[in-house]
Amino acid sequence: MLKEERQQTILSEVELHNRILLTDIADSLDVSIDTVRRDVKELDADKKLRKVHGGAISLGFTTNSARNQNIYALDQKIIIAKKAASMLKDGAVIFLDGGTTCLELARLIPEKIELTCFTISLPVAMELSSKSNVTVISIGGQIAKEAQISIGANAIHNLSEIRVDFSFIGTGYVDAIYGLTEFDWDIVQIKKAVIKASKKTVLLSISEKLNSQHRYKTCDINTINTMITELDPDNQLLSAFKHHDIKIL
Amino acid sequence: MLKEERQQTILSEVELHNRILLTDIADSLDVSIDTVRRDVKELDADKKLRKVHGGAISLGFTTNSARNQNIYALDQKIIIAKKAASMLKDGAVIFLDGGTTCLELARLIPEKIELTCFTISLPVAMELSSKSNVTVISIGGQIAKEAQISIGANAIHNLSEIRVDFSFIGTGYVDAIYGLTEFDWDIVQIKKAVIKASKKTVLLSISEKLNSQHRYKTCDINTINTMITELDPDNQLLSAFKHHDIKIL
DNA sequence: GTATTTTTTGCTGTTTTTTGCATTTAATAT
DNA sequence: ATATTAAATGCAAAAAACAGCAAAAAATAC
Repeated sequence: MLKEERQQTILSEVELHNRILLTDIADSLDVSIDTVRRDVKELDADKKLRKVHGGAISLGFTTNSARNQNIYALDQKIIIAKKAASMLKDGAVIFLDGGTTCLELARLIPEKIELTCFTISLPVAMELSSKSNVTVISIGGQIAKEAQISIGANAIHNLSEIRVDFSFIGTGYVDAIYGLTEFDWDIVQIKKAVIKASKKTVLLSISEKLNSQHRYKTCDINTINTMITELDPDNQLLSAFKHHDIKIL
Repeated sequence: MLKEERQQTILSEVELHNRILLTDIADSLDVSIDTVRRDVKELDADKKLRKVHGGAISLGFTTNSARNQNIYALDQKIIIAKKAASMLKDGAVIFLDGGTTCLELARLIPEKIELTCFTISLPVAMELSSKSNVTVISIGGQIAKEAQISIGANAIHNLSEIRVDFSFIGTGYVDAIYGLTEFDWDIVQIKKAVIKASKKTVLLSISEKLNSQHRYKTCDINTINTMITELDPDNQLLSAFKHHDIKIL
Protein backbone atom coordinates (compact mmCIF):
# COMPACT_ATOMS: atom_id res chain seq x y z
CA MET A 1 0.00 0.00 0.00
CA LEU A 2 1.23 3.42 -0.94
CA LYS A 3 2.01 5.91 1.74
CA GLU A 4 -0.17 8.52 0.11
CA GLU A 5 -3.04 6.10 -0.11
CA ARG A 6 -2.67 5.25 3.54
CA GLN A 7 -2.77 8.88 4.53
CA GLN A 8 -5.89 9.38 2.45
CA THR A 9 -7.51 6.49 4.24
CA ILE A 10 -6.56 7.92 7.60
CA LEU A 11 -7.99 11.26 6.60
CA SER A 12 -11.29 9.87 5.42
CA GLU A 13 -11.58 7.77 8.56
CA VAL A 14 -11.05 10.88 10.64
CA GLU A 15 -13.63 12.78 8.65
CA LEU A 16 -16.08 9.96 8.94
CA HIS A 17 -15.80 9.33 12.66
CA ASN A 18 -14.50 12.69 13.79
CA ARG A 19 -11.82 10.95 15.75
CA ILE A 20 -9.63 7.89 15.43
CA LEU A 21 -7.24 5.88 17.53
CA LEU A 22 -3.78 5.22 16.16
CA THR A 23 -3.96 1.61 17.26
CA ASP A 24 -7.18 1.06 15.36
CA ILE A 25 -5.72 2.48 12.18
CA ALA A 26 -2.53 0.50 12.55
CA ASP A 27 -4.57 -2.60 12.97
CA SER A 28 -6.96 -2.06 10.12
CA LEU A 29 -4.27 -0.97 7.68
CA ASP A 30 -1.92 -3.67 8.85
CA VAL A 31 1.08 -1.42 9.41
CA SER A 32 3.04 -0.68 12.55
CA ILE A 33 1.86 1.91 14.99
CA ASP A 34 5.02 3.89 14.28
CA THR A 35 4.07 4.30 10.67
CA VAL A 36 0.62 5.51 11.56
CA ARG A 37 2.10 7.87 14.10
CA ARG A 38 4.42 9.33 11.50
CA ASP A 39 1.59 9.62 8.98
CA VAL A 40 -0.65 11.40 11.43
CA LYS A 41 2.23 13.67 12.37
CA GLU A 42 2.66 14.64 8.73
CA LEU A 43 -1.04 15.17 8.23
CA ASP A 44 -1.07 17.32 11.32
CA ALA A 45 1.84 19.36 9.97
CA ASP A 46 -0.13 19.80 6.75
CA LYS A 47 -3.11 20.97 8.80
CA LYS A 48 -5.28 18.16 7.51
CA LEU A 49 -6.21 17.00 10.99
CA ARG A 50 -5.24 17.51 14.60
CA LYS A 51 -3.05 15.00 16.31
CA VAL A 52 -3.89 14.27 19.91
CA HIS A 53 -2.47 11.86 22.41
CA GLY A 54 -3.30 8.38 21.18
CA GLY A 55 -5.13 9.43 18.06
CA ALA A 56 -6.33 12.26 15.88
CA ILE A 57 -9.44 14.40 15.52
CA SER A 58 -11.03 16.08 12.57
CA LEU A 59 -10.53 19.82 12.12
CA GLY A 60 -14.13 20.43 11.13
CA PHE A 61 -15.38 18.70 14.20
CA THR A 62 -18.18 21.18 14.72
CA THR A 63 -19.64 21.37 11.22
CA ASN A 64 -20.73 17.81 10.79
CA SER A 65 -24.35 18.60 10.27
CA ALA A 66 -24.59 16.71 6.98
CA ARG A 67 -25.56 13.53 8.72
CA ASN A 68 -28.24 15.06 10.88
CA GLN A 69 -31.25 14.26 8.79
CA ASN A 70 -34.75 14.47 10.10
CA ILE A 71 -34.76 11.69 12.58
CA TYR A 72 -37.60 12.10 14.96
CA ALA A 73 -36.49 12.72 18.53
CA LEU A 74 -32.85 12.38 17.57
CA ASP A 75 -31.56 13.93 20.77
CA GLN A 76 -33.43 11.44 22.88
CA LYS A 77 -32.26 8.60 20.72
CA ILE A 78 -28.66 9.70 21.07
CA ILE A 79 -29.04 9.68 24.84
CA ILE A 80 -30.40 6.16 24.64
CA ALA A 81 -27.67 5.06 22.29
CA LYS A 82 -24.98 6.41 24.60
CA LYS A 83 -26.40 4.51 27.55
CA ALA A 84 -26.55 1.36 25.45
CA ALA A 85 -22.98 1.87 24.24
CA SER A 86 -21.81 1.88 27.83
CA MET A 87 -22.97 -1.72 28.14
CA LEU A 88 -20.63 -2.93 25.43
CA LYS A 89 -17.70 -5.04 26.54
CA ASP A 90 -14.64 -5.89 24.53
CA GLY A 91 -15.03 -9.12 22.57
CA ALA A 92 -18.79 -9.20 22.93
CA VAL A 93 -21.03 -10.69 20.29
CA ILE A 94 -24.14 -8.61 19.89
CA PHE A 95 -27.16 -8.15 17.71
CA LEU A 96 -28.46 -4.82 16.50
CA ASP A 97 -32.03 -4.36 15.39
CA GLY A 98 -33.22 -1.94 12.75
CA GLY A 99 -34.67 1.47 13.47
CA THR A 100 -33.18 4.86 14.01
CA THR A 101 -32.29 4.31 17.65
CA CYS A 102 -30.24 1.24 16.85
CA LEU A 103 -28.68 3.12 13.96
CA GLU A 104 -27.57 5.79 16.41
CA LEU A 105 -26.13 3.09 18.63
CA ALA A 106 -24.23 1.73 15.65
CA ARG A 107 -22.77 5.19 15.08
CA LEU A 108 -21.81 5.58 18.70
CA ILE A 109 -20.04 2.27 19.16
CA PRO A 110 -16.67 3.21 20.68
CA GLU A 111 -13.69 2.64 18.44
CA LYS A 112 -11.66 0.90 21.07
CA ILE A 113 -14.06 -1.97 21.67
CA GLU A 114 -13.74 -5.06 19.52
CA LEU A 115 -17.18 -6.38 18.66
CA THR A 116 -18.87 -8.95 16.54
CA CYS A 117 -22.19 -7.56 15.48
CA PHE A 118 -25.07 -9.28 13.76
CA THR A 119 -27.83 -7.25 12.25
CA ILE A 120 -30.89 -7.57 10.05
CA SER A 121 -30.78 -3.88 9.13
CA LEU A 122 -29.19 -2.67 5.92
CA PRO A 123 -28.47 0.86 7.19
CA VAL A 124 -26.98 -0.48 10.40
CA ALA A 125 -24.76 -2.86 8.44
CA MET A 126 -23.65 0.01 6.19
CA GLU A 127 -22.84 2.20 9.16
CA LEU A 128 -20.94 -0.54 10.94
CA SER A 129 -18.95 -1.39 7.85
CA SER A 130 -17.05 1.85 8.34
CA LYS A 131 -15.85 0.74 11.76
CA SER A 132 -12.60 -1.16 11.75
CA ASN A 133 -13.15 -2.59 15.21
CA VAL A 134 -16.47 -4.22 14.41
CA THR A 135 -16.90 -7.50 12.60
CA VAL A 136 -20.23 -7.14 10.85
CA ILE A 137 -22.41 -10.05 9.90
CA SER A 138 -25.55 -9.35 7.98
CA ILE A 139 -28.51 -11.65 8.44
CA GLY A 140 -29.91 -12.30 5.02
CA GLY A 141 -33.53 -12.63 4.05
CA GLN A 142 -36.28 -10.90 2.21
CA ILE A 143 -36.01 -7.15 2.61
CA ALA A 144 -38.91 -5.30 4.18
CA LYS A 145 -38.88 -2.14 2.10
CA GLU A 146 -40.00 0.39 4.64
CA ALA A 147 -37.84 -0.75 7.52
CA GLN A 148 -34.96 -1.92 5.31
CA ILE A 149 -34.49 -5.05 7.37
CA SER A 150 -34.40 -8.73 6.56
CA ILE A 151 -37.57 -10.61 7.39
CA GLY A 152 -39.19 -13.89 6.55
CA ALA A 153 -38.45 -17.54 7.02
CA ASN A 154 -34.89 -17.32 5.82
CA ALA A 155 -33.95 -14.54 8.21
CA ILE A 156 -35.62 -16.37 11.07
CA HIS A 157 -33.79 -19.54 10.18
CA ASN A 158 -30.49 -17.72 10.05
CA LEU A 159 -31.19 -16.24 13.45
CA SER A 160 -31.94 -19.67 14.84
CA GLU A 161 -28.35 -20.64 14.19
CA ILE A 162 -26.73 -17.94 16.28
CA ARG A 163 -26.61 -17.01 19.92
CA VAL A 164 -25.41 -13.57 20.90
CA ASP A 165 -24.47 -12.12 24.29
CA PHE A 166 -26.72 -9.11 23.93
CA SER A 167 -29.34 -8.05 21.49
CA PHE A 168 -30.39 -4.44 21.28
CA ILE A 169 -33.89 -4.18 19.92
CA GLY A 170 -36.44 -1.53 19.32
CA THR A 171 -40.19 -1.94 19.37
CA GLY A 172 -43.23 -0.31 17.92
CA TYR A 173 -45.11 -0.21 21.19
CA VAL A 174 -44.34 -1.09 24.77
CA ASP A 175 -46.50 -1.40 27.83
CA ALA A 176 -45.84 -2.66 31.34
CA ILE A 177 -48.83 -4.96 31.15
CA TYR A 178 -49.17 -5.92 27.50
CA GLY A 179 -45.47 -6.13 26.83
CA LEU A 180 -43.92 -5.41 23.45
CA THR A 181 -46.32 -5.19 20.52
CA GLU A 182 -46.15 -4.36 16.83
CA PHE A 183 -48.31 -3.25 13.99
CA ASP A 184 -46.77 -5.85 11.75
CA TRP A 185 -46.92 -9.61 11.92
CA ASP A 186 -43.64 -10.25 10.09
CA ILE A 187 -41.76 -7.91 12.36
CA VAL A 188 -43.05 -9.75 15.39
CA GLN A 189 -41.79 -13.05 14.03
CA ILE A 190 -38.34 -11.62 13.43
CA LYS A 191 -38.14 -10.04 16.87
CA LYS A 192 -39.19 -13.29 18.48
CA ALA A 193 -36.37 -15.02 16.65
CA VAL A 194 -33.94 -12.34 17.76
CA ILE A 195 -34.94 -12.67 21.39
CA LYS A 196 -34.59 -16.42 21.15
CA ALA A 197 -31.09 -15.99 19.75
CA SER A 198 -29.98 -13.75 22.62
CA LYS A 199 -28.69 -14.49 26.09
CA LYS A 200 -29.81 -11.04 27.18
CA THR A 201 -32.21 -8.70 25.47
CA VAL A 202 -31.94 -4.94 25.77
CA LEU A 203 -34.89 -2.81 24.76
CA LEU A 204 -34.20 0.66 23.41
CA SER A 205 -37.25 2.88 23.40
CA ILE A 206 -38.03 6.56 23.67
CA SER A 207 -40.38 7.37 26.52
CA GLU A 208 -43.14 8.37 24.14
CA LYS A 209 -43.68 4.74 23.31
CA LEU A 210 -44.27 3.77 26.92
CA ASN A 211 -47.80 2.67 27.72
CA SER A 212 -48.86 2.02 24.17
CA GLN A 213 -49.91 -1.19 22.53
CA HIS A 214 -50.93 -2.66 19.20
CA ARG A 215 -52.31 -5.82 17.76
CA TYR A 216 -49.46 -8.33 17.54
CA LYS A 217 -47.42 -9.27 20.55
CA THR A 218 -43.68 -9.80 20.45
CA CYS A 219 -43.12 -10.81 24.07
CA ASP A 220 -43.97 -10.18 27.68
CA ILE A 221 -42.23 -7.33 29.36
CA ASN A 222 -40.42 -9.81 31.63
CA THR A 223 -38.60 -11.20 28.65
CA ILE A 224 -36.66 -7.96 28.48
CA ASN A 225 -33.56 -7.94 30.66
CA THR A 226 -32.64 -4.28 30.34
CA MET A 227 -34.69 -1.35 29.24
CA ILE A 228 -33.17 1.93 28.15
CA THR A 229 -35.03 5.16 27.65
CA GLU A 230 -33.82 8.73 27.49
CA LEU A 231 -35.23 9.29 30.97
CA ASP A 232 -33.48 9.09 34.29
CA PRO A 233 -34.00 5.59 35.74
CA ASP A 234 -35.79 7.13 38.74
CA ASN A 235 -38.36 8.86 36.60
CA GLN A 236 -41.96 8.28 37.59
CA LEU A 237 -42.92 7.16 34.11
CA LEU A 238 -40.76 4.12 34.59
CA SER A 239 -42.19 3.07 37.91
CA ALA A 240 -44.63 0.65 36.31
CA PHE A 241 -41.71 -1.31 34.94
CA LYS A 242 -39.86 -1.53 38.21
CA HIS A 243 -42.16 -4.18 39.53
CA HIS A 244 -40.75 -6.51 36.95
CA ASP A 245 -37.33 -8.07 36.87
CA ILE A 246 -36.00 -5.46 34.48
CA LYS A 247 -32.87 -3.43 34.83
CA ILE A 248 -33.58 0.14 33.87
CA LEU A 249 -30.86 2.38 32.51
CA MET B 1 5.66 -0.15 -27.70
CA LEU B 2 5.46 3.55 -28.27
CA LYS B 3 6.18 5.93 -25.50
CA GLU B 4 2.88 7.74 -26.03
CA GLU B 5 0.99 4.50 -26.00
CA ARG B 6 2.70 3.46 -22.79
CA GLN B 7 1.90 6.69 -21.06
CA GLN B 8 -1.70 6.39 -22.15
CA THR B 9 -1.82 2.93 -20.67
CA ILE B 10 -0.36 4.15 -17.42
CA LEU B 11 -2.87 6.95 -17.31
CA SER B 12 -5.88 4.74 -17.86
CA GLU B 13 -4.61 2.24 -15.33
CA VAL B 14 -4.40 5.02 -12.79
CA GLU B 15 -7.89 6.20 -13.62
CA LEU B 16 -9.27 2.72 -13.48
CA HIS B 17 -7.76 1.63 -10.19
CA ASN B 18 -7.21 5.01 -8.61
CA ARG B 19 -3.63 4.10 -7.84
CA ILE B 20 -0.82 2.11 -9.31
CA LEU B 21 2.51 0.78 -8.21
CA LEU B 22 5.46 1.51 -10.45
CA THR B 23 6.64 -2.06 -10.08
CA ASP B 24 3.29 -3.42 -11.24
CA ILE B 25 3.29 -1.23 -14.31
CA ALA B 26 6.88 -2.05 -15.16
CA ASP B 27 6.00 -5.68 -14.85
CA SER B 28 2.82 -5.60 -16.89
CA LEU B 29 4.26 -3.41 -19.65
CA ASP B 30 7.51 -5.31 -19.63
CA VAL B 31 9.73 -2.26 -19.44
CA SER B 32 12.25 -1.26 -16.82
CA ILE B 33 11.18 0.48 -13.68
CA ASP B 34 13.23 3.49 -14.70
CA THR B 35 11.22 3.96 -17.84
CA VAL B 36 7.99 3.83 -15.92
CA ARG B 37 9.43 6.24 -13.41
CA ARG B 38 10.35 8.67 -16.16
CA ASP B 39 6.92 8.31 -17.77
CA VAL B 40 5.14 8.94 -14.53
CA LYS B 41 7.37 11.89 -13.86
CA GLU B 42 6.36 13.41 -17.19
CA LEU B 43 2.69 12.70 -16.62
CA ASP B 44 3.00 14.33 -13.25
CA ALA B 45 4.63 17.39 -14.82
CA ASP B 46 1.72 17.52 -17.27
CA LYS B 47 -0.67 17.33 -14.33
CA LYS B 48 -2.24 14.17 -15.64
CA LEU B 49 -1.71 12.31 -12.38
CA ARG B 50 0.10 12.70 -9.11
CA LYS B 51 3.38 10.90 -8.60
CA VAL B 52 4.01 9.57 -5.12
CA HIS B 53 6.72 7.49 -3.59
CA GLY B 54 6.40 4.03 -5.11
CA GLY B 55 3.59 4.76 -7.50
CA ALA B 56 1.05 7.25 -8.76
CA ILE B 57 -2.43 8.35 -7.76
CA SER B 58 -5.33 9.60 -9.80
CA LEU B 59 -6.04 13.31 -9.46
CA GLY B 60 -9.70 12.68 -8.76
CA PHE B 61 -8.84 10.34 -5.95
CA THR B 62 -9.71 12.07 -2.73
CA THR B 63 -11.55 9.81 -0.39
CA ASN B 64 -10.66 6.21 -0.06
CA SER B 65 -12.96 3.58 -1.48
CA ALA B 66 -16.62 2.93 -0.91
CA ARG B 67 -17.94 6.24 0.25
CA ASN B 68 -16.77 8.55 -2.48
CA GLN B 69 -19.62 9.80 -4.54
CA ASN B 70 -17.92 10.51 -7.81
CA ILE B 71 -17.98 7.18 -9.53
CA TYR B 72 -15.31 6.69 -12.11
CA ALA B 73 -16.53 6.31 -15.67
CA LEU B 74 -20.13 6.75 -14.61
CA ASP B 75 -21.32 7.48 -18.12
CA GLN B 76 -19.93 4.23 -19.41
CA LYS B 77 -21.41 2.36 -16.49
CA ILE B 78 -24.81 3.83 -17.18
CA ILE B 79 -24.58 2.64 -20.79
CA ILE B 80 -23.76 -0.84 -19.54
CA ALA B 81 -26.54 -0.77 -17.00
CA LYS B 82 -29.07 0.23 -19.64
CA LYS B 83 -28.05 -2.64 -21.88
CA ALA B 84 -28.28 -5.01 -18.93
CA ALA B 85 -31.69 -3.67 -17.97
CA SER B 86 -32.95 -4.52 -21.45
CA MET B 87 -32.33 -8.19 -20.68
CA LEU B 88 -34.76 -8.18 -17.79
CA LYS B 89 -38.00 -10.04 -18.30
CA ASP B 90 -41.10 -9.83 -16.18
CA GLY B 91 -41.13 -12.36 -13.39
CA ALA B 92 -37.42 -13.12 -13.64
CA VAL B 93 -35.33 -14.10 -10.65
CA ILE B 94 -31.94 -12.47 -10.82
CA PHE B 95 -28.81 -11.87 -8.81
CA LEU B 96 -26.99 -8.55 -8.59
CA ASP B 97 -23.35 -8.34 -7.60
CA GLY B 98 -21.72 -5.46 -5.74
CA GLY B 99 -19.78 -2.67 -7.42
CA THR B 100 -20.76 0.61 -8.93
CA THR B 101 -21.87 -0.81 -12.26
CA CYS B 102 -24.34 -3.19 -10.63
CA LEU B 103 -25.51 -0.36 -8.42
CA GLU B 104 -26.29 1.61 -11.54
CA LEU B 105 -28.20 -1.34 -12.90
CA ALA B 106 -30.19 -1.49 -9.68
CA ARG B 107 -31.08 2.17 -10.13
CA LEU B 108 -32.11 1.64 -13.73
CA ILE B 109 -34.40 -1.33 -13.24
CA PRO B 110 -37.65 -0.36 -14.99
CA GLU B 111 -40.66 0.17 -12.77
CA LYS B 112 -42.96 -1.95 -14.83
CA ILE B 113 -41.03 -5.19 -14.57
CA GLU B 114 -41.74 -7.44 -11.63
CA LEU B 115 -38.50 -8.97 -10.37
CA THR B 116 -37.10 -11.05 -7.59
CA CYS B 117 -33.61 -9.92 -6.92
CA PHE B 118 -30.94 -11.51 -4.74
CA THR B 119 -27.84 -9.54 -3.82
CA ILE B 120 -24.80 -9.68 -1.58
CA SER B 121 -24.34 -5.93 -1.74
CA LEU B 122 -25.65 -3.64 0.97
CA PRO B 123 -25.87 -0.54 -1.25
CA VAL B 124 -27.64 -2.51 -3.98
CA ALA B 125 -30.12 -3.88 -1.46
CA MET B 126 -30.75 -0.38 -0.13
CA GLU B 127 -31.28 0.96 -3.61
CA LEU B 128 -33.64 -1.84 -4.57
CA SER B 129 -35.66 -1.49 -1.40
CA SER B 130 -37.03 1.74 -2.79
CA LYS B 131 -38.53 -0.09 -5.78
CA SER B 132 -42.00 -1.42 -5.24
CA ASN B 133 -41.82 -3.83 -8.17
CA VAL B 134 -38.75 -5.63 -6.94
CA THR B 135 -38.71 -8.31 -4.26
CA VAL B 136 -35.32 -7.97 -2.66
CA ILE B 137 -33.55 -10.78 -0.88
CA SER B 138 -30.29 -10.02 0.82
CA ILE B 139 -27.71 -12.77 1.06
CA GLY B 140 -26.31 -12.61 4.56
CA GLY B 141 -22.75 -13.18 5.67
CA GLN B 142 -19.75 -11.39 7.03
CA ILE B 143 -19.50 -7.93 5.55
CA ALA B 144 -16.37 -7.01 3.61
CA LYS B 145 -15.95 -3.43 4.73
CA GLU B 146 -14.52 -1.89 1.60
CA ALA B 147 -16.84 -3.48 -0.89
CA GLN B 148 -19.82 -3.58 1.47
CA ILE B 149 -20.78 -7.02 0.36
CA SER B 150 -21.39 -10.29 2.17
CA ILE B 151 -18.51 -12.72 1.97
CA GLY B 152 -17.37 -15.87 3.71
CA ALA B 153 -18.66 -19.36 4.28
CA ASN B 154 -22.12 -18.29 5.31
CA ALA B 155 -22.72 -16.19 2.23
CA ILE B 156 -21.41 -18.97 0.02
CA HIS B 157 -23.66 -21.46 1.75
CA ASN B 158 -26.68 -19.22 1.31
CA LEU B 159 -25.86 -18.88 -2.36
CA SER B 160 -25.66 -22.65 -2.69
CA GLU B 161 -29.33 -22.88 -1.86
CA ILE B 162 -30.60 -20.67 -4.65
CA ARG B 163 -30.70 -20.80 -8.41
CA VAL B 164 -31.43 -17.66 -10.35
CA ASP B 165 -32.24 -17.13 -14.02
CA PHE B 166 -29.57 -14.49 -14.49
CA SER B 167 -26.74 -13.18 -12.43
CA PHE B 168 -25.17 -9.85 -13.26
CA ILE B 169 -21.64 -9.72 -11.99
CA GLY B 170 -18.68 -7.40 -12.15
CA THR B 171 -15.04 -8.31 -12.06
CA GLY B 172 -11.77 -6.70 -11.15
CA TYR B 173 -9.99 -7.87 -14.26
CA VAL B 174 -11.00 -9.68 -17.41
CA ASP B 175 -8.99 -11.21 -20.22
CA ALA B 176 -9.95 -13.36 -23.19
CA ILE B 177 -7.30 -15.92 -22.31
CA TYR B 178 -6.98 -15.73 -18.55
CA GLY B 179 -10.66 -15.22 -17.89
CA LEU B 180 -11.99 -13.31 -14.89
CA THR B 181 -9.49 -12.56 -12.15
CA GLU B 182 -9.44 -10.63 -8.90
CA PHE B 183 -7.07 -9.01 -6.48
CA ASP B 184 -8.83 -10.63 -3.58
CA TRP B 185 -9.22 -14.28 -2.65
CA ASP B 186 -12.48 -13.95 -0.73
CA ILE B 187 -14.13 -12.14 -3.58
CA VAL B 188 -13.20 -14.93 -5.95
CA GLN B 189 -14.85 -17.49 -3.70
CA ILE B 190 -18.07 -15.51 -3.58
CA LYS B 191 -18.15 -14.96 -7.31
CA LYS B 192 -17.63 -18.65 -7.91
CA ALA B 193 -20.62 -19.38 -5.70
CA VAL B 194 -22.68 -16.81 -7.56
CA ILE B 195 -21.86 -18.32 -10.92
CA LYS B 196 -22.74 -21.75 -9.61
CA ALA B 197 -26.11 -20.44 -8.45
CA SER B 198 -26.97 -18.98 -11.86
CA LYS B 199 -28.45 -20.51 -14.96
CA LYS B 200 -26.87 -17.73 -17.00
CA THR B 201 -24.10 -15.37 -16.01
CA VAL B 202 -23.84 -11.86 -17.38
CA LEU B 203 -20.58 -9.98 -17.00
CA LEU B 204 -20.74 -6.21 -16.74
CA SER B 205 -17.40 -4.56 -17.37
CA ILE B 206 -16.17 -1.29 -18.71
CA SER B 207 -13.85 -1.75 -21.66
CA GLU B 208 -10.86 -0.46 -19.76
CA LYS B 209 -10.81 -3.66 -17.78
CA LEU B 210 -10.48 -5.77 -20.89
CA ASN B 211 -7.17 -7.53 -21.31
CA SER B 212 -6.10 -7.20 -17.71
CA GLN B 213 -5.31 -9.89 -15.21
CA HIS B 214 -4.53 -10.33 -11.55
CA ARG B 215 -3.56 -13.10 -9.26
CA TYR B 216 -6.70 -15.04 -8.36
CA LYS B 217 -8.95 -16.58 -10.96
CA THR B 218 -12.72 -16.54 -10.76
CA CYS B 219 -13.53 -18.49 -13.89
CA ASP B 220 -12.71 -19.07 -17.52
CA ILE B 221 -14.11 -16.65 -20.01
CA ASN B 222 -16.31 -19.41 -21.44
CA THR B 223 -18.22 -19.56 -18.19
CA ILE B 224 -19.70 -16.19 -19.02
CA ASN B 225 -22.81 -16.36 -21.16
CA THR B 226 -23.20 -12.69 -21.93
CA MET B 227 -20.72 -9.89 -21.72
CA ILE B 228 -21.73 -6.27 -21.64
CA THR B 229 -19.39 -3.34 -22.11
CA GLU B 230 -20.07 0.24 -23.06
CA LEU B 231 -18.70 -0.47 -26.53
CA ASP B 232 -20.54 -1.42 -29.66
CA PRO B 233 -20.59 -5.23 -29.99
CA ASP B 234 -18.69 -4.93 -33.27
CA ASN B 235 -15.85 -3.03 -31.71
CA GLN B 236 -12.41 -4.43 -32.44
CA LEU B 237 -11.50 -4.56 -28.79
CA LEU B 238 -14.10 -7.25 -28.33
CA SER B 239 -12.94 -9.45 -31.19
CA ALA B 240 -10.81 -11.60 -28.90
CA PHE B 241 -13.96 -12.58 -27.03
CA LYS B 242 -15.93 -13.50 -30.12
CA HIS B 243 -14.05 -16.72 -30.60
CA HIS B 244 -15.68 -17.94 -27.45
CA ASP B 245 -19.28 -18.88 -26.98
CA ILE B 246 -20.18 -15.53 -25.50
CA LYS B 247 -22.98 -13.26 -26.46
CA ILE B 248 -21.76 -9.70 -26.58
CA LEU B 249 -24.06 -6.79 -25.96
C1' DG C 1 22.36 4.81 -49.21
C1' DT C 2 25.61 6.27 -44.87
C1' DA C 3 27.01 9.27 -41.06
C1' DT C 4 25.77 12.12 -37.28
C1' DT C 5 22.92 13.77 -33.78
C1' DT C 6 19.23 13.21 -30.67
C1' DT C 7 16.20 10.56 -28.00
C1' DT C 8 15.08 6.68 -25.51
C1' DT C 9 16.02 2.96 -22.66
C1' DG C 10 18.25 -0.07 -19.33
C1' DC C 11 21.96 -0.76 -16.17
C1' DT C 12 25.12 0.37 -12.11
C1' DG C 13 26.20 2.34 -7.96
C1' DT C 14 24.80 5.84 -4.65
C1' DT C 15 21.56 8.44 -1.98
C1' DT C 16 17.19 9.03 0.00
C1' DT C 17 12.91 7.48 1.86
C1' DT C 18 10.25 4.39 4.25
C1' DT C 19 9.36 1.22 7.68
C1' DG C 20 9.61 -1.66 11.80
C1' DC C 21 11.94 -2.61 16.07
C1' DA C 22 14.12 -1.57 20.55
C1' DT C 23 14.88 1.67 24.01
C1' DT C 24 14.11 5.70 26.49
C1' DT C 25 11.08 9.39 27.83
C1' DA C 26 6.62 11.48 28.50
C1' DA C 27 1.79 11.38 29.35
C1' DT C 28 -2.33 9.40 31.26
C1' DA C 29 -4.97 6.47 34.21
C1' DT C 30 -5.80 3.96 38.53
C1' DA D 1 2.54 6.97 43.71
C1' DT D 2 2.53 3.32 40.47
C1' DA D 3 1.12 1.05 36.43
C1' DT D 4 -0.15 1.49 31.85
C1' DT D 5 0.00 3.44 27.50
C1' DA D 6 1.74 6.63 24.07
C1' DA D 7 5.51 9.42 22.05
C1' DA D 8 10.20 10.30 20.78
C1' DT D 9 14.67 8.70 19.40
C1' DG D 10 18.08 6.09 17.18
C1' DC D 11 19.10 2.35 14.22
C1' DA D 12 19.07 -1.08 10.50
C1' DA D 13 16.96 -3.41 6.56
C1' DA D 14 14.39 -2.82 2.47
C1' DA D 15 12.56 -0.31 -1.18
C1' DA D 16 12.56 3.54 -4.16
C1' DA D 17 14.60 7.58 -6.33
C1' DC D 18 18.39 9.53 -8.50
C1' DA D 19 22.49 10.43 -11.34
C1' DG D 20 25.50 9.12 -14.71
C1' DC D 21 26.68 6.23 -18.45
C1' DA D 22 26.39 3.28 -22.53
C1' DA D 23 23.80 0.70 -25.90
C1' DA D 24 19.93 0.84 -28.93
C1' DA D 25 16.56 3.18 -31.63
C1' DA D 26 14.88 7.05 -34.05
C1' DA D 27 15.42 11.32 -36.35
C1' DT D 28 18.09 14.19 -39.15
C1' DA D 29 21.80 15.60 -42.19
C1' DC D 30 24.80 14.64 -45.87
